[in-house]
Amino acid sequence: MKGMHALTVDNLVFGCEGGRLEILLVRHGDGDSIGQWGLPGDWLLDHETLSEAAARVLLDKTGLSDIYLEQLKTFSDLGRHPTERIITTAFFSLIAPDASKLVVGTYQLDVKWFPVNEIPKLIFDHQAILETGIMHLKHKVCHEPIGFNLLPEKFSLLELQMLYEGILGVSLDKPNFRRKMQKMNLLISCDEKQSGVAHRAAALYRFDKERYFELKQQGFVFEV
Amino acid sequence: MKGMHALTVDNLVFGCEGGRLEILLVRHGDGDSIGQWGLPGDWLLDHETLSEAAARVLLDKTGLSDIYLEQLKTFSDLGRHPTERIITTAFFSLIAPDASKLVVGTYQLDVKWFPVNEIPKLIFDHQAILETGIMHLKHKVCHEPIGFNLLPEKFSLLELQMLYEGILGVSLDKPNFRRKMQKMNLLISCDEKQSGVAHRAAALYRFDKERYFELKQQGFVFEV
DNA sequence: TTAATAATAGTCAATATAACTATTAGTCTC
DNA sequence: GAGACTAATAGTTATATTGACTATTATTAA
Repeated sequence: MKGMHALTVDNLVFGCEGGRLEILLVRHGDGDSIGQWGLPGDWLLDHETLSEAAARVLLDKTGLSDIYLEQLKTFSDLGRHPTERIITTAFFSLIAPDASKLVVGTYQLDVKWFPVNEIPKLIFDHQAILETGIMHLKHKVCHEPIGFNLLPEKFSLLELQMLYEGILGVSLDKPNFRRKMQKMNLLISCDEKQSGVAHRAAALYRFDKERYFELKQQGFVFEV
Repeated sequence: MKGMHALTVDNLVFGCEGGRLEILLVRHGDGDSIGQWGLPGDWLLDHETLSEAAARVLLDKTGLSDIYLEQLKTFSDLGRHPTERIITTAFFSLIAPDASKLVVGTYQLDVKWFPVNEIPKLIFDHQAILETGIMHLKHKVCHEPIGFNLLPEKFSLLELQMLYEGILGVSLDKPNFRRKMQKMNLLISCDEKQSGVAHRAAALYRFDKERYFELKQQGFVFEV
């Protein structure tokens, strides 16, 4: 039949540790690429959509479930795979440290977080896919409050600021940043303070998702 | 072999006429969908990337060439095609009225522009693809100066404003809009006026692409 | 000559931003 | 317990931007 092609999905799962952006990688335990690191991915099956495949593959390879996966882009360069013509659709997600209970899947040697600037050599064109993902993240993080997905449920304003500084590679003015965030009315105070820190404890906040959707409907746009 | 799927590409080509957003559709001249309207699309071939396929298909079906096509999304719902499991990657582009010399392709009955709110019934899930495209356009047009792609080489500030009003479905204040646009330094005056209008002729401008890339590198972001 | 249409110029208060300084509340060290 | 240290939090100012306007000008059609 006409137009038949080999299709896979690959997942970019971003996390954050101490203000550093991280990406989840797996080490292959079989096939030609045994021992090498790459994005968690696999074949698309006949009976599933790309989104379903991405979720299934992520669970199988890393143990993560119930994660919002957004389709990023489909990669189809002729040379992207060394021996075959394989097309892959990349998915994109941001998760909080809370949610990251990893399980090494069958046929996998390892699953690990890597800071995005300390990445091992990756299989195929996964480096290029990762770079596309980081670009997309940088762009998106300015216009939508997705940064909150990378933070734990409760966070301080400085943690939020450091996250933005880390992703965007800029430094921001502390008083101005807090004022801006607080004026948006998207933060709920937890009436709780940090503990175990060697300085004055910061107030903790939660992100108010409902309020965001409300405001968004009224035409509000989140900015930086 | 594992993971084999039927793959196509479909193109969303947006244009603009008198402030109204339009989309380019073709009427199929063969196959099951003969006589019906749909997006210009076809099979992905073995030796080409998705982008290459999109450009080839667009030329074959509509006669348009040298058009920047951006990948939008890959659609893989199981029921999107009535009889087979076909996955399609949609591409997205904006063209100026200047460039629109249409040629009806072989196997095609017709090629025509339709205002986006007067669309005939479309084959498969092309209506959903179009809606995704329009959403994407609305979002993108606010953050990047892509609106200029829909205008002729030389345009007046009111034409630009009406384009934005049409796409976004809002009305904007004329003096404020012109001031904003002019302050960005992205418009080159053509030192030329409209002709044949039944009122005071407006100054004509061109979009300064080089300047935009310059400013962008310095961290400038285009807004509304 | 006048009405109509749209271009263009200008005003002004309210708000937002950037670049700061100052003060406060806690730990850690000696 | 005093002082150093770290970061939280509060406040200040000049400047730029925005939104909602009014006013004036150029052109053509009736």
